Amino acid sequence: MPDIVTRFAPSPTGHLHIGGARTAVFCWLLARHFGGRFYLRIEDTDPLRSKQEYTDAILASMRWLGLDWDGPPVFQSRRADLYDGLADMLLASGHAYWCGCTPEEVEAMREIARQNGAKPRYSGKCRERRLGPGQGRCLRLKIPLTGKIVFDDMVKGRIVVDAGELDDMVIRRADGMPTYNLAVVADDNDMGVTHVIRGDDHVSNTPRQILIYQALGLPVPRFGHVPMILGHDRRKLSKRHGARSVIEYQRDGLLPQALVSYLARLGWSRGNQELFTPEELVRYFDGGNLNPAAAAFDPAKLEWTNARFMRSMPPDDLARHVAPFARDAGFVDTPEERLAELCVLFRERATDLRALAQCFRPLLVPAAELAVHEKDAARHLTDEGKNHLRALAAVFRSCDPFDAETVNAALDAYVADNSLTFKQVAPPLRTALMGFMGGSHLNDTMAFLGREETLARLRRATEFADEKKSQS
RNA sequence: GUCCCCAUCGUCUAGUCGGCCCAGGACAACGGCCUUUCACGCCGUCAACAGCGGUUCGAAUCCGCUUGGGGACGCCA
Repeated sequence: MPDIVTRFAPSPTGHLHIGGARTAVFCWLLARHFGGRFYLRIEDTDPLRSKQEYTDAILASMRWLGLDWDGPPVFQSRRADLYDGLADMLLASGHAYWCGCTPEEVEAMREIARQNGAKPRYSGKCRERRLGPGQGRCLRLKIPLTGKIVFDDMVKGRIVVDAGELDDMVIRRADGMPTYNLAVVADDNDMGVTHVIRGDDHVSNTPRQILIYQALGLPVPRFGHVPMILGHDRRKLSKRHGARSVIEYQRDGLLPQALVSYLARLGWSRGNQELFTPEELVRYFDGGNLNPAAAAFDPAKLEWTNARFMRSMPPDDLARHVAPFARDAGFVDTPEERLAELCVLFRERATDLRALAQCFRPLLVPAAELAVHEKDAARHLTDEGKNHLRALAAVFRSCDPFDAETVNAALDAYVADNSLTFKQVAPPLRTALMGFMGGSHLNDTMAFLGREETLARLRRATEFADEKKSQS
């Protein structure tokens, strides 16, 4: 039996969002660091909101992030027997009772409590009525009237709650379905979960769950409540803040390991280290150093993180990641070795894979289809510029081999022999090759294009300039 | 309203037992350098211990209060 067992338990009512992903990352890291087990549980007890497509999407996002889980996912909707058994035990031991109050009656009780300035709660009307099962009756947990519930949270420290603050919560609905708190306890216990890492919004559920554990005589796991993620304005995170689902970040061209690094760093730290490979995270994350304060999501830093990962990974790996984006951009039959070369040329000029793939465009389209930036053309494809291009065409034609070094030497010689400066020659050359004043280094660009394509572009640029001239 | 939680630069954070912190790193912003474009990179600038009391020789670090923020209060999860 491994000593650390964690679980991630999303409800399939939407895609995996950034907050849930971070919780999953922490759960996964804790288990992997200690060589324990990490389970996935789908909390689909709400048939109205749960959807199969969301389950599939969440699993896909987990896989993409590299968060592998142990064993098959557990579905709460298929474990009614487990919950029924525990509910019956609670009833038999006198820790639970049947309640015949209608939802309307309960709402009225809450309203009264509210008006008295107290916490809205169930009054406990059926607590001592010794009702039996019946139509419309639910099961409630008999909460102790006095005493304190204490637990030492891994991130928040000691939390103390008065039992008197809690009301007798429903553990099984009138339709027989278990309530969240009962199902969680039942499953966590059944799965042998030792460390419950979850969102901040669950701290108030924890005392209730502890009471269930205690009523059942079950061992209480360790809890760790990570704060929620805030938007840039430190308000609750929403779509407006640029925080989206994991799937959207994937589509936008983020590297999964970059997202994981950023997410881990949001609320956790190890000295001044900013970037972590998944291996480093597993090595260093032991559940400590978690920040109890909520953190704001910063798209700019995520972008920077991603850019750093793109620049530091082997070109072959980068090429594999950028391939789908290159296909989307229309470059369907560019071989991966070719993409790897392009990655080396452009990886410092893009912060995500999608933008990187777009950078390839000028070098992958045929000369005739190269988009020419009007302003740059007007400025640099002048008569003088064209003369340079014609002369350079002759120079480059005799370059052999046609590689970056040779081409560069030829260019150097041309500038020197004619007492020119680079500033006179480079702009027209660049405009001819790229179509605008941007892009990769000239020698690398020409080496990538090869002799024929390079010459074609020089020719095409002079023709383009001639056309423009005759038009005006 | 009641209960719980939180509080260091705009943002993420470092800050182990209180002294090495007139608070360090990173992102962003701004300025500069590099430069055959655009970038990368490098250098620098701006910028914070929410407030008030206390404990102490000494507090960002401990305690209390205040303020501000968040969460929870469902037969949702």
